[in-house]
Amino acid sequence: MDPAHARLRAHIEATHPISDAEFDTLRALPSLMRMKKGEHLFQQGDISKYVAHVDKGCLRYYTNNADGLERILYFAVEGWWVGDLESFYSNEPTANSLQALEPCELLAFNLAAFEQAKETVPSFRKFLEIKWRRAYTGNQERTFQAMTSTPEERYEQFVKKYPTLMERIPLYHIAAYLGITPEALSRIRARRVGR
Amino acid sequence: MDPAHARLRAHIEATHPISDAEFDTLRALPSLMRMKKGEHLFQQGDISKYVAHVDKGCLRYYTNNADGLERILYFAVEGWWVGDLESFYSNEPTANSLQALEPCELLAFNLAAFEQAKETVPSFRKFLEIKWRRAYTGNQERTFQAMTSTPEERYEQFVKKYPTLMERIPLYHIAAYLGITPEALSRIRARRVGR
DNA sequence: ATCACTTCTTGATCCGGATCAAGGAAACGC
DNA sequence: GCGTTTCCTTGATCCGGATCAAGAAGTGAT
Repeated sequence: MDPAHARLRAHIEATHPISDAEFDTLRALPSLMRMKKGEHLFQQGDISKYVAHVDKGCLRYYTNNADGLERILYFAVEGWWVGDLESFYSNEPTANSLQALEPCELLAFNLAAFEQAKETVPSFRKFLEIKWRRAYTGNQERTFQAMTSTPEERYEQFVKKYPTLMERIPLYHIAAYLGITPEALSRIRARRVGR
Repeated sequence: MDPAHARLRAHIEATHPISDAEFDTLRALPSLMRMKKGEHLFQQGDISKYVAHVDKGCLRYYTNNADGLERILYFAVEGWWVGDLESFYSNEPTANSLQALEPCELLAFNLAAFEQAKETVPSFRKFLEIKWRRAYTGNQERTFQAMTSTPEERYEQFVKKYPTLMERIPLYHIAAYLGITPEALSRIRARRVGR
């Protein structure tokens, strides 16, 4: 079996079991998509045509506000799902952008394939329901964290939660994720060394 | 028809059409639940046993962090859905609390009723999918807003978006929603008067 | 009407992030 | 190797929110 599909299956099974027959139906539906470093799957104003499973690489999902200020909503690495569901289903332009921070390989579903997958593979549908719920809860936690903790605490938690990302992602992107300027992050790190 | 059910139907149809027959199946499933002011539907550590449609009243959905600091994730008024989906489905204790800020009337689904509704009423299932997507997107926007805008801007946007809530909800709850102290909100409002 | 409690405001001080500016370090091109 | 660009750090100043404290205004109970 193609290793990308094998990893997709392992990823699904980590959440919800799927039979051989079901996975055989599923595997034909997404297509392998390669992205170069810096490339966008979609940008502010585009319609997000795909929902994709990240097989290799690392991406950032971000927005700019009216003043051009940029904030990163999440980083996606191996095993994450990416896409703008709202735009994907409504066919309306998205306010968000998705950019590869490294060369990436994705298993990408277009709308027809994704709907077919949900209809013909019940375990996949169930899997997605669980995933969405968790994503929703995770997002709530992030909102809460943004409101309650100091940038320093957020940095500590980020390091603890995603130690490997620290080595893959430039600090100014991490600052944009934490909601502060690169200068502020630099000072936080400097303060920390003493301890 | 009972006016609470009529409003539920109107609310669903605002998003997705539902036939008479389908709504007849649906209407029997939730039960009317009354809450007094200050009462909780669930609290941190409880399991959220219901997902409910707010027919009357106003509630707040909030969390406390380790230091006891409280932040409100959303206010729910007539037409909103409330509940902690993660806890509702996983049967795990929730980290969040849901409290009535006024006497409330809810149409509440327990897990069995909710699953039955989704299985037997396809339009309802479709309706919920759309709702969840919007809720997810709305939550992302809130996270982004929390990270990019100043408390003063957030206050302005809140007033513009929820003008009626300003009259129903004490300011210290609005401060908790905006992520600031009541003192800071008071000063923001004082600054604003001049303009 | 009075008392208690809740809610909101104001004052003073402290602290940390934003901003503007500049310099150092590392990566990458040719 | 050299030079350029990218990335990170450091400095100085400003500003606004947090905190502690006190008081005012509004609300409800008896």
